[in-house]
Amino acid sequence: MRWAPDARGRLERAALELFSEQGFSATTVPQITSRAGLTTRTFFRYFADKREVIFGGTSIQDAASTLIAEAPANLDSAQVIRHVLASLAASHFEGQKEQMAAWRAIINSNNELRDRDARKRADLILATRTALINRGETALAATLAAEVGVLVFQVALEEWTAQPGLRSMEASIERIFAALQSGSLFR
Amino acid sequence: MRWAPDARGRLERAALELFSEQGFSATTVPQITSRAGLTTRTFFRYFADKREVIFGGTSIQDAASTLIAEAPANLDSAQVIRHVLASLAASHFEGQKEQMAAWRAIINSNNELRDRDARKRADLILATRTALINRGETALAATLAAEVGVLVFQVALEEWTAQPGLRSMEASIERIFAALQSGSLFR
DNA sequence: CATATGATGGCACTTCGTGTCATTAACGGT
DNA sequence: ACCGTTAATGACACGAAGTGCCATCATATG
Repeated sequence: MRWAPDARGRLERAALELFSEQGFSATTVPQITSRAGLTTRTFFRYFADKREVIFGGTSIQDAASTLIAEAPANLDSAQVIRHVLASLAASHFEGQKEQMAAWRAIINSNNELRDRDARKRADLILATRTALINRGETALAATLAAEVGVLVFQVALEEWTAQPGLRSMEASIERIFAALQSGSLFR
Repeated sequence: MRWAPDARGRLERAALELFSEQGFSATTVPQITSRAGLTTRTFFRYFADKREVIFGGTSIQDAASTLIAEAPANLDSAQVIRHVLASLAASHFEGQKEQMAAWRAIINSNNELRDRDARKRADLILATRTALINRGETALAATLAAEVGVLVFQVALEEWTAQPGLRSMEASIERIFAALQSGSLFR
């Protein structure tokens, strides 16, 4: 068999390795494909650009939209957001703290990746907003709930991966939510 | 005199014109420099990359940091944020609604520009957070105040530029703040 | 065994962005 | 008015990113 299986996975793993060894910008696409046993042209068939190889893995966005759409109809937006954050933390992050920390470290070390990461956050907000509007929320309420939900998730993720002691991400989420409510910003 | 004045301004204007005529990705740097009467090499002396020509103009970030540092010491974070948002709206946006709308339209029409725009938002959050910490806030409170402040500003800017009727941006800011407080998210 | 289909390779090409050195204008001192 | 210094610009080569197009190979299906 000439074609080894899981070409996409091989590319992702090779890229991750090289990025943590020599940094993102010092790594060229030919280096990645060479390690994965493929060619440059094939890389760009799987990933739209060099940055996407870092983000292509799991689409939080789709998961969030689905969770919102399937949430019980009697919950209000705030309850839906809390429910979705807890579900996402459990399904996509729990038990992967080491990997997530390494992943965040690579992203935060390079501005091109921070660019893309920030847009992913914006896209997640937009998708969440749309899903909330589909549940009957007004545009403004949906926008604000989506913004705040993603804000909490982002801050919690950063805290959880940065601090050695923390065990579960859900605890961080609850902590951030509580700090937001008890702060002076909304009174 | 061989060197016409305001090379940077000429490049910015030429780029803006070409971007709205043919779009961002269809415009090449040689096209921009040709219209501005300069060379490609000179373009990259003024702007780190093609995207920066859109953002390089005014640094909201520096203005915000300065405003926070100079705010009266007896204000708490929430009051500082409100004060800064109102000042920024007045000094950098008021009376420029048309330009801002055109600017936002160009950015939102291209993913590379959305990338960079989203990172600028993240950088503004970081700068605001640092300025608040320098005032004596705790890390977590500063993070949340910065996140919420930039959130309000961003949503208000988008609403203000998108809706034809609205006259002052400060009114949008107050509206967003009020909606955030009266929403169910924080109770 | 033949053929259709999908995955991969090869290659030329454009654009972006940088390193390096040459050239030109402006400025200050004498 | 002359000269040397400095800062802005030009010229050119180059590597890396990303795309279009077609060839080639493996696998499934009949």
